[in-house]
Amino acid sequence: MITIYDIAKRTGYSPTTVSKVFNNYNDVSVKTRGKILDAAKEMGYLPNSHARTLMTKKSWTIGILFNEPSGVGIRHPFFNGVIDSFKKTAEAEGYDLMFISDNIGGKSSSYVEHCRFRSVDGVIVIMADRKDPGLQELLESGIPCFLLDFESSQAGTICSDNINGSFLAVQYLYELGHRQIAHISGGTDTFAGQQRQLGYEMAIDRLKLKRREEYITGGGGFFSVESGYEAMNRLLDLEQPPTAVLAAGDNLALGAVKAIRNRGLQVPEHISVIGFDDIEAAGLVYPGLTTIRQNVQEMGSRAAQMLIHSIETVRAPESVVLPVELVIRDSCRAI
Amino acid sequence: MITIYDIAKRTGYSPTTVSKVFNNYNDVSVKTRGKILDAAKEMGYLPNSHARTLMTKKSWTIGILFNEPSGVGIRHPFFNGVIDSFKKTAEAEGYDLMFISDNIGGKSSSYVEHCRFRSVDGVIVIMADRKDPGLQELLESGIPCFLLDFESSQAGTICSDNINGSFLAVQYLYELGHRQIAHISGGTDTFAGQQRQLGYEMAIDRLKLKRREEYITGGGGFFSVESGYEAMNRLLDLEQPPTAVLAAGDNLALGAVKAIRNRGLQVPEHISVIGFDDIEAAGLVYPGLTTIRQNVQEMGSRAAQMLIHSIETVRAPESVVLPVELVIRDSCRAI
DNA sequence: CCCCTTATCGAAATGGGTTTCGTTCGAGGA
DNA sequence: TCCTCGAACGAAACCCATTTCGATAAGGGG
Repeated sequence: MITIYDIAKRTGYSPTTVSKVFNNYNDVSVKTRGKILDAAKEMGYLPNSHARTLMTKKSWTIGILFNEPSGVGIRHPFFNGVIDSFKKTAEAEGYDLMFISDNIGGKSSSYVEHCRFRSVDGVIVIMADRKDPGLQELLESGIPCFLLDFESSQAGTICSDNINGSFLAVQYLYELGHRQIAHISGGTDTFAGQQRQLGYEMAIDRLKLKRREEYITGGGGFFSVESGYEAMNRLLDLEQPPTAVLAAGDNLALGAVKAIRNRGLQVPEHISVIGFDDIEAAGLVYPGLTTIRQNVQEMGSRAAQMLIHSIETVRAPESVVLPVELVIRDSCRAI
Repeated sequence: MITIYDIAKRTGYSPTTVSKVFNNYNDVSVKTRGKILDAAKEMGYLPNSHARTLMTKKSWTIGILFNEPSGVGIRHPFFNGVIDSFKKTAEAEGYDLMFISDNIGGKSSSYVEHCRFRSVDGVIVIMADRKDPGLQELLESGIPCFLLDFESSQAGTICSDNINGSFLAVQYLYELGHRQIAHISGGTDTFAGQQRQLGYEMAIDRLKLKRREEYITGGGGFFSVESGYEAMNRLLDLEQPPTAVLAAGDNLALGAVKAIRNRGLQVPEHISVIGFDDIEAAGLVYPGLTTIRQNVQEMGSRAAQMLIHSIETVRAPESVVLPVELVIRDSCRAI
């Protein structure tokens, strides 16, 4: 491995001067600078990020933290879209991404320990579980954090306008003539699940529909297809099943569609279903899933910008709410 | 930040001895070891990975390399499943994962440079493009590499038995009575695309079916839904359209189904479609997609094991081919 | 011709750990 | 009692870069 010492020896200058060249110090003459740069290129010099980090305390690394227990991780089509976008923006700003796990060297550890061990400059937290004590510890650690779909006074956050999204959905169903509208919830463990449920409830109230406890079901299994399937079965077992369902996520909605079809019923002929997220599959399935679209790309790149901003300048954390959009396909029909 | 020097001062031992404790040297007495460990725990000591890497030349980091130009990256449901599984195994072995991009600090660089800069111990390459010169350079760099769906003499590889997969699919269609079987190819830029096409051709020959050039189409857009859609349209425009189609990927198959439906035709009533991969959506869509299942989980964990093995021991790179399985759902029908 | 700037450069300390190689000391053998 | 040996520990070099601060020399002003 070529070091600044090798370049120093070759050019006759000191390692100090060589280092200064790469750090754009202005007390190096143009001629010297040129010679050193030439030698560096010729010798194939690359700085050693670890040595640099050791001195500067800056690793140019951002940690990605998934909620491990959920087990969904990087596979969820919404979240990996956000990560993809986040990654592009962060890399353009000079940061690399590293996964943060709950172990170091195979031995269990806290998130904070992992972050300190790797000295990441900041952390983006995806699919946060508000009950996770390790997450709380991280938020209080002083390490710059940014949270997706979460609320916190200690870190910046970004989320879609979940309440309005649910509202748009219910209103749409209402306009189609539906009055018995159920909600398959993502569970109140997650911020998004809770907000979407809240939006649903608010919409029901505002439209002066009858509020029924049994029309809200779900929970368990991080917005999974299976829990959508099970929840829908519960709704279908009701004495008076709903004529329309708002699912808190597209995966839940797809599970619901499957359950409906399993009973020999049709979507949207017998029951209308509307989802949330607009994952790729929503446009592929038959019938196309009407849903509330989150701006995945924007969410990822804004998150990156804001996290990096809070890494590079010490400021109070900012939060953003992104607008959502109703995407009409074929899974809802007028009654 | 607590260092071994702090612990040394506190316990009265030298930094050397403290370091030895953490590295399990056997020339430290049990008593000393206990005292140092106690102090470390009490003071909240964590080793500094960068300082350690600087000395040992080992970062306990594995780079993940996606083919950037394709733009699909982490979003593809097959590949992110593999990564998820890879991640779990690698982390259990003490390695963290970091994305390798084609730039350092925002300035464009080669993959090799990025790997050296971060001194990753090895690289897992996903969705490799055989025409990518940067990849060739990486393979020749001496950095331990492991490739998914690729063939190489310079690095270990893992792939599914693509040829047999296509064969199983064509045979299944044949047994259902189909004789006009087309192939939507993933393109010959990728190893998987090429192998699957080869398997298709071999099956056609072995079953003594008529080989038609116009029945092989596709390419472009890394196994995307759109290219499946376009390819299917081309097949439907033929004078004698096929009665069954083997798509080289589920996304291609889903695009094909969409194109078929767009013409007012039905799957499987008018045309049978079989995919490849068995992504989650395959089981969600209607009709359920019959497909060739790749063992995602196994692929990820085996890849991790084999890469780590080649990092830790100097040996000739190994390669593995994983068996595939026909998953029968509802998108194919007897003619 | 002298003094003070300014431009260039380098010595040395620093960051946090690892590893080689000595040193010390007490125990056991003769 | 002397010698040997192994157990336990530490000094120092090393990994590769950054940064402060001092040194030197050339140039400008009076």
